[in-house]
Amino acid sequence: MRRRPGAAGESREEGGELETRRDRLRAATVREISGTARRILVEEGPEAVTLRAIAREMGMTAPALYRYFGSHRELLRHLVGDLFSELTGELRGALEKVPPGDMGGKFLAVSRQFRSWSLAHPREYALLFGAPVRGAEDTDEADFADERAREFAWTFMDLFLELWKKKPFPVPADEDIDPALREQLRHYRDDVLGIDLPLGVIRQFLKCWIRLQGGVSLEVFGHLKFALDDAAPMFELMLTEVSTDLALPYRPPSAG
Amino acid sequence: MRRRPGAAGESREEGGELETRRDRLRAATVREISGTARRILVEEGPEAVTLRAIAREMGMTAPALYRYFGSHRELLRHLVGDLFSELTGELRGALEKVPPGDMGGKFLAVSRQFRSWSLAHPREYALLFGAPVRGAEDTDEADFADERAREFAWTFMDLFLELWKKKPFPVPADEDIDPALREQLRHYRDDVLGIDLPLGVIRQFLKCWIRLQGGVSLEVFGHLKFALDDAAPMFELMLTEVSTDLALPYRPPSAG
DNA sequence: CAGTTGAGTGAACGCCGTAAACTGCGAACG
DNA sequence: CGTTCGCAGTTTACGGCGTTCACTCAACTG
Repeated sequence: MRRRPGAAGESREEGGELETRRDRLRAATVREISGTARRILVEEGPEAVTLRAIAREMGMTAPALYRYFGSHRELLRHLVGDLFSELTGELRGALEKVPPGDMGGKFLAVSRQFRSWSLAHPREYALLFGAPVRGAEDTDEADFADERAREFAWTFMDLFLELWKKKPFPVPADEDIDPALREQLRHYRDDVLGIDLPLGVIRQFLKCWIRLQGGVSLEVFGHLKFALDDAAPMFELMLTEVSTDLALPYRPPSAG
Repeated sequence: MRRRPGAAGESREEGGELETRRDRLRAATVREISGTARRILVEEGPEAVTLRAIAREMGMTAPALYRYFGSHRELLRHLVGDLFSELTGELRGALEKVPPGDMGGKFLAVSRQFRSWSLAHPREYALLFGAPVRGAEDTDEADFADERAREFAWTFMDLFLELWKKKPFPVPADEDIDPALREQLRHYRDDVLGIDLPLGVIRQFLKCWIRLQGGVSLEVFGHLKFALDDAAPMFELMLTEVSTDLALPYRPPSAG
């Protein structure tokens, strides 16, 4: 790997080393590549995000991009990471606008913001949440995109935990959960999350998340157009039901 | 369009004309192309379904395929139509195995069969229900695939109508539905379905369908793997809730 | 039989991702 | 200072892609 001395987004191995001029230029180029890829994605769709097209727009040639990314797929994964960051930022921004104690408001705000971003960025959404690209599962190590995806997931999970702590909603006892599900929930709770909670809380979290993201996916991909021009009212209806499940008050969206 | 005298799947304009030998050979070739494309899709993934690969496997050259399909996209649309047919057939097959009066059983059977087929055919599922391919919306006329998709949708809709007629479930009155949603439902009912029903039935249908397909989409695309190895119990949990909504009895799946 | 039609081929065009060899320039070092 | 080295970037090339065009040849039609 002599030709690519440091993968993009890779943290410097020696933390104390100061940033040289070269490093800054390199980082700037990486950002320009990401930005160009993003623009092409938005304007011309996912299949137009080719190395040659990116290079062309930047006044370069395609092989030069191999100085920054090991392959086309790696570049796309980096873009995915950026998109997750952006989405996570928007969700956190929406959360901050809600008074700290208003848990129902927080839940509604973050849900609606997720839908808004998704509808406003359908091509980006497809990259993040569409059918996975083939060959992405060959490496066991988590890449930049996986890292940012984890942060994204935690944004929801954190909200849920706060919600449960501040204002517990009814959940089934561990013994009342289908054993096949129970063991999976236990594994997720103990070996992935590493927190102490009734399994029913995790179950409720997954149920809500599936309804939320499932509905948004169908809408963004156009699979509700057969019946609805605007799925917003169905989305709000779903929010009322999920809010009830979580013992949270529902409030319709503000007109703004 | 002198080079492509009849698009594949196009119905003969003169119905009474008898089928010539040429027609039969042509139809057989179309079927072989579809079958080859399908096999490549299953074995090597969607991006491997190229004209050249299909032709190669058939002992032909790529340009020959233009005798049968106007473009790569058109061939894929035809494949999508075939896949919808297959899926619809499986759903109807599952329905037939349930005693006529057992509406709850029918609902569960068709839901589970939909999930089963989807999980068993993830790549086909991605083609049918993934992010739409760009440029497919430029034509207003419905193609072969749209036609088959409509049949597929009606399989669910028919079941729902039968269910409502035989054993009405509680639905909100038209006046109690969010006006923004009400008008869309009315349009769908009157101008698309053309049937006489309370709007609440349509609303309930959409709500169920969104939960069903939304959940299956997430599972097939691997977006539940972060927490669950096997989403079957969550799917069953969803079925219990939807069954309750529809005033239908839930029964766990048979062991077989 | 001649004429037409349709299936299929081969070459070509402009894309694509990627590899290899090469050219400079800037920074680091003696 | 001059030398060296590493990195950014180019050029060229390979094989694969969808698609077009000119062509051949067999089969059907009158």
